[in-house]
Amino acid sequence: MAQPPATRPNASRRSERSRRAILAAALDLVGEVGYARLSIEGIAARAGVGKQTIYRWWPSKGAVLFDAILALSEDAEGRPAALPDSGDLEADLKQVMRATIEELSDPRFDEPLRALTAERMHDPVLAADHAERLDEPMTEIKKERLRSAQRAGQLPEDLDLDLAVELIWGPLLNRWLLRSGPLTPGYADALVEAVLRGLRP
Amino acid sequence: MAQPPATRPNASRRSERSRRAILAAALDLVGEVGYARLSIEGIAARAGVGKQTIYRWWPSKGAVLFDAILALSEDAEGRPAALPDSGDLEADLKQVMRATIEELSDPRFDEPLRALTAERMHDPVLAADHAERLDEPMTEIKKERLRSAQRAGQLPEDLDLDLAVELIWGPLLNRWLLRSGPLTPGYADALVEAVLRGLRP
Amino acid sequence: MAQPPATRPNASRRSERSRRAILAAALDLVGEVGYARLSIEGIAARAGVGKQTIYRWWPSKGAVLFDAILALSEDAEGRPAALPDSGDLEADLKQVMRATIEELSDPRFDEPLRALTAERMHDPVLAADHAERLDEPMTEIKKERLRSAQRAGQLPEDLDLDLAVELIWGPLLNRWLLRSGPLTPGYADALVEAVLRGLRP
Amino acid sequence: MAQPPATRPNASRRSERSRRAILAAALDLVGEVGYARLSIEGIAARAGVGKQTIYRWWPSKGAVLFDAILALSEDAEGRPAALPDSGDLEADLKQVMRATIEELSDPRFDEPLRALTAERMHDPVLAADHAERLDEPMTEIKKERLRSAQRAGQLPEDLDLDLAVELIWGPLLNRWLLRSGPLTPGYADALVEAVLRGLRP
DNA sequence: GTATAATCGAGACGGTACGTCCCGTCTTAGT
DNA sequence: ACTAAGACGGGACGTACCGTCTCGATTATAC
Repeated sequence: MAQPPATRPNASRRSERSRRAILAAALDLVGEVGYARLSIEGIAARAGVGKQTIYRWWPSKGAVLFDAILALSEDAEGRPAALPDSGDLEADLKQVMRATIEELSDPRFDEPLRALTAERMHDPVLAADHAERLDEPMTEIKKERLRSAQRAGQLPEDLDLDLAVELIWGPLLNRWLLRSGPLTPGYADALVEAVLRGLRP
Repeated sequence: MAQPPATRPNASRRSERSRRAILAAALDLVGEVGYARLSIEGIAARAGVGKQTIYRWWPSKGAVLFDAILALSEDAEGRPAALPDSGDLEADLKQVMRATIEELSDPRFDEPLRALTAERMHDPVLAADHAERLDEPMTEIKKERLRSAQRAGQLPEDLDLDLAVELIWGPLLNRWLLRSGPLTPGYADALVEAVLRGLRP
Repeated sequence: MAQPPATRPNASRRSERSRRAILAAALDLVGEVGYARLSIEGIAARAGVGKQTIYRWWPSKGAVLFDAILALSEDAEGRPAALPDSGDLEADLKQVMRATIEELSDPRFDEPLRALTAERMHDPVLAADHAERLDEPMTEIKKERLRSAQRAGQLPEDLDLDLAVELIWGPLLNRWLLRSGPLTPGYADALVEAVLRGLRP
Repeated sequence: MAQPPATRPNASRRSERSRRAILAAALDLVGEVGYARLSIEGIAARAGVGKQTIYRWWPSKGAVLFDAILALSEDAEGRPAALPDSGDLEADLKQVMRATIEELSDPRFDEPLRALTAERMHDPVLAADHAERLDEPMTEIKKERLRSAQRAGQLPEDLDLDLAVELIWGPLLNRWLLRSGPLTPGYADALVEAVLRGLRP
């Protein structure tokens, strides 16, 4: 719940202390017992908070966890506003993909991210929220790097950037979600190479 | 869900009547209330069956639903053992992709498939079962078509077929699962064209 | 409920407006939902008042209701300082009993009085308060009428007046509280006759 | 819930073990924390029983407690089917009243009985249940003793027995419930004497 | 006439209990 | 042997209130 006015009914009297405790408890617990056995009751107890305080500000455990993850990534990094741009698109993408793979292999991210992604598949409201607050900024960052490559003549001017982003990251996400294969640096490289071969002018 | 439902030799005393009623009830209910609020208790009541009869034969509601979907797709089609092979890989793939999109847009398939996919993301046991009984046969069928294209010289001999399958179907699955864009015939065509451009020798 | 509401000298800053609204809301609500589901939260909301304003001046919902009933009976009558005294004790008592029965049948009094009486059965503090502010004045009034009868030679000089009051009003109260029989004018008469037969010299 | 078919939906599969544990826990707890802080949740926990098992068989904590008290008095005595009958009505009644006073002074009975009586004042359903299962048998026993006195010529033939019972026991119950005076053997005697004086032919 | 402090409405907070839904196990009767 | 039925101990749900606790925003004396 980073952006104040969007989701908070009346942020004025809200207890920052409780908010932090809830997000922390949610992350802790999802790591300990998994998403399926994560419960609002449990989060409240761990956070030393009344259940109502959670229900007042979040509609579901999925929403709590989403905010927790968002807060986590905001704390961890300082919002990396852009992908690396060394001039060499292929090298840059490989680097990014390898980093993504590493992140997805970190159990601190894997469990909660996986849970969140499962949740949004069912719940269109949650899905819209995630799309707006997570996917769109990320996609924009990726498209920005591709635009830079277009300017450098490494990609055709008329390329459908949304499609391109999907071509690059879609297979990776799929392999991660469905565990349909190992996530190795070699896979990252092979994927980038194969896709770029098709995209280049 | 233990035995492949086609031949169940030693399930001597098992009531076929109840089995069908359970699978039908599961499909009905998942369509009515969604996967999250689907319950074994509810399935039993709808099927006019004791709860124990479900627990005796399936380990979880996910397993019931999986069998239900398997039975559904078996009834619907007659197991298409191969992808179309007209000699024109691009045309064939476009046709298959368009058909897939149509299937995924059918609410009779959408909800339960989505639920199933979400479930397997958490549960590695379920995931392995799905991989074995659903993904592997499907992937083999797809790879077979690509092999045929290799023989026809439309794809390089040393192509990594598993990667190729992921490149083609991964983005589509992703768009469907995450609702990150509309599933249109045009999208199918653009996807196939872009990927094949990269794969061709 | 601290100060007798008639004279409240030092409640300097207290809002008379809120006090009235609270008592009125309490009476309204107890009539609508009954005592068990009456809540301070509900009274505050109905009265358009902060919860704290209630907690500041009353210790419990029972105390609020007690004041509300007291205020009600003060408004309704002008404090009848004495029972009727026509010289005929039996006739006077019958009249009073019939009036009491009528009052107890009025739903405006029945529910809240019943609630109050139930409450004081548990809570000795409340009970003492009620005894002091409600019962003792009433009992004194009743005993006064009996004393007059003693002076007129209709009752023995050495009669235990407290016991006599209990003998007359006890059965009536019991029948009302426990609903152990219908409250009719005939019952009032029979009761008075039977008791007086035993009390007379 | 002593009488099987009256209150049990389907007594066949009911766990006698749980039933006993629940009634015992209810009595224990009401003694420890009082009726107001007695909770179904608490009873269930103390009895080592699921809450649903209580809700399945009783509609409210008041109903549980009523059964608990009924069971208690059934265990304690062997159903005293009649009041003592020595031929001397006054002596017999004094003895009974003194015994009643003693029982009402026993905290093992006082708290729960008081709570129950308060509860039935609000809840007409509970009230009817109590009237049927507790009051009516008791009243019948009392009336039987009075009928015997009628036969012995100690009471008039045309006496309204229901009224007589109320005259004798009503004041006592009232004094107990409202704590409007001390419950002493002397009070019992005075009460019986005064009432009988009025009832005798 | 202004300052100033008690009181006000509003409502968030940590809690307890509610009554309900299901879980997965179990027992009973019926076929 | 398997079934329909459903009671059982248990966990969590989402809601209602509890009594306490800030928040500004009035008021209504006492300066």
